[in-house]
Amino acid sequence: MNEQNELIKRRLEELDEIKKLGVNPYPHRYDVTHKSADIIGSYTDPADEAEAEIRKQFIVSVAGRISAIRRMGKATFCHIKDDTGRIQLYIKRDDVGEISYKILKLLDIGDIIGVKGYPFRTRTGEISVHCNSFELLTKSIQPLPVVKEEITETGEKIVHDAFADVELRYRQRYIDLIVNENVRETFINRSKIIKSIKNTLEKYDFFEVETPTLQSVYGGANARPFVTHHNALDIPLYLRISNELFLKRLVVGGFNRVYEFVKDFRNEGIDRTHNPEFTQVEWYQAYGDYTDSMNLVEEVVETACLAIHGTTKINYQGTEIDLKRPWKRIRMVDAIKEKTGLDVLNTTKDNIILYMKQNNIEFDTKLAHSKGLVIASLFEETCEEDLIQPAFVFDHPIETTPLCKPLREYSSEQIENMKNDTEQVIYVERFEPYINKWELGNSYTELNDPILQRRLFEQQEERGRGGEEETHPFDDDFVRAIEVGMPPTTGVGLGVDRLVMLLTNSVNIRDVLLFPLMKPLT
RNA sequence: GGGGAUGUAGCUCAAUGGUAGAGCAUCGCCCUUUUAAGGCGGUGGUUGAAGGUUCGAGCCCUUCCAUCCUCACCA
Repeated sequence: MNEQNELIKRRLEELDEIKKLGVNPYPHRYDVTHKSADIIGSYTDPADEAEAEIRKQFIVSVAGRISAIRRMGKATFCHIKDDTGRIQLYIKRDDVGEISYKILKLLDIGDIIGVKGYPFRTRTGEISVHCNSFELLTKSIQPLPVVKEEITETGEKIVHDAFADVELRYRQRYIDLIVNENVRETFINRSKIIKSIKNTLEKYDFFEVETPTLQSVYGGANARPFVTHHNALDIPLYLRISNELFLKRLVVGGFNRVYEFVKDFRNEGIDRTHNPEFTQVEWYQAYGDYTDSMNLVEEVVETACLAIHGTTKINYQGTEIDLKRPWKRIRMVDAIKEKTGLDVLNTTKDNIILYMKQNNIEFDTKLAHSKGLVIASLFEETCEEDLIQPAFVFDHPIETTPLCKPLREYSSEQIENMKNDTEQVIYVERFEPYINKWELGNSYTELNDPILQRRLFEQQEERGRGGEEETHPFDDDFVRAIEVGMPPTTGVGLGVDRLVMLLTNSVNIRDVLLFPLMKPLT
C-alpha cells in the first residue's frame, strides 16, 4: 500500500483536475428522493410513446457508490449501489453537457455520486435511470477490488474475481461490505435476529437494563478475564466475563424480569467459534424455574429463525436442522447412558474413570477428585458430538457451577452431607441448549439459598487454590444481595454470535462479527 | 502452545532451480442502449521480512511476521 502506487497517484491527479473544473469533490449534502430498490420495484413499462414522453417529467434523485462503469464514447453506463441494492445509470453527453461529461470521465469505481433523471427500461431490458444531471458527492482515492457480477439468462448471479482474501476482508471490513453483498446480508440478518430476540422478551414484559463492563470482582462464568487498571482509583479492574451476578442483583432489587445484550470478554484462545469479545443475551425471570427457561429459549430461537428465514428448517453447512418447538429434553446422565450404556448413577467414580481410560476417552486427572466433574467430562467427550438437532441437556452435577439450585427432590440433609460422601453426586437444575454440537447457552434455576451460595463459593476458592485455573471468585456483595433475598428465579445466557452463525450458515465466528480481533500488523 | 498449509501487480490467479506472466482494474485511441460491453495499443513487481545454499532462488534451507485449517485450552 505505498502512496506512490500508480492507481492512487492517478486518482489524486483526477481529484486535482476536478477541483480545477470548479467542482467540490466533497460537498456537504445531497437530496435523495428514491432508493434503487424502490425505483426498480415500482417501475412499470409505459403503454405507448406518448406515455413514455410524459414519464420523462417524473424525476428521481438517487445516490450511491459506483460499482461498475461501461464507457462508450459519448454515452456511459454505470451501476451505483445504495443501501437497497444496485441500479444502472445511463448518462449521455448531450443530456448532461460537455463539462459534466468531462467530469464523468474523471470518475472511478468507488466514487459516490448523486443523479437526477427518469427511470426507463434499456433495450436489453434493465430498468435504469436516464440521467439529466449528476453530482460528484465523494471522490474515492483508494482503489477497490474489482468484482464483476454476471447475471445469467436464468437470473442467477455469478460473481467473478470476488474479493476473497479473508485476512483483508476482516481487516478492512468496510471494503468487504462494499464489495461482497452476502457479507452485508449476514449483518442485516444479525440485526434482525437481535431485534427478534428483544421482541420476544419484551412480549413477556422483560425489561432491558445495562450493567457494568468494568468490574472490580468478575464472576458468573468459568473463564480467565482481561485485567486493566484504573489510574485515579489505583485499582485493578476486570472486563466482565459475564453479567449474571449483576442481573440477579436487579432481581433482588425488584426488577422481576430483566434482560441485557452484553459484550463479554474472555482471555482465552481464538478459534472458529471463539472470539475474545463476544455477545450474549442474558435474561432473568422471577418466580420461574428452568423448565420455564427451556420454553422461552425454544421460543426465542424458533422465532428468530422464522424472522429471517420464514421457516424453522435451516441448512448449516450441509446439515439439515429443524428448530421447531418442542426440542428434545434429556438428562445428562441419561444422555451418557444412551450413548455409552454406562449408568453413572450406579457406577462408582473409579469405575467411570476406568471406563474412560479403557475407551481412550480424554480425561483431565485434575478432575479425578470429583465424581460430578468426571461425569460432566464424560458427557462432553462422548455425547456432545451427537447433539446436532436442538436439545436441552439438563441436571448437571453441582460441581459444574456454584450458581445453580440443586434438584427439588433433595432433602437439606442430603445437600448438607454432600462433602462427606464422594460417591454421592448432587445434581442441579441446570440445562444447556445444544444445536449443531455447540453449547448455545446456559440456564439455571438460580440458587437463592445464601448459606449454600456462600459454601459453594468457598469450594470454588478451594479448587482455585488446588490449581484449577478458572474458578469463580468469591463475590461478597453478591452473597449479601442473595442474603437480602432473591425470589425463586430462573435465568438464561444465550450465545448470540453462535446463534447468528447457525442462522446465517456462517463457518467462522469472524463472519458474524463486523470487526473481529486481528493481530495488529507490525 | 503443538501439527499442517498459505503469502507473487490494486483484485483473482499462473510460473521443472534458468528472462516474473494472464484476466480484470488502470492509462491512450475508437465507440450515443451497454451490462463479466467490445476493438487496438501501453503502464504497472523489493515475489510477506531478514539471512543462507547455489554460477543462478518466487521455487531449496533457517529465522521471523501475518492468515487459514487442525489439536490443545475454552460455555
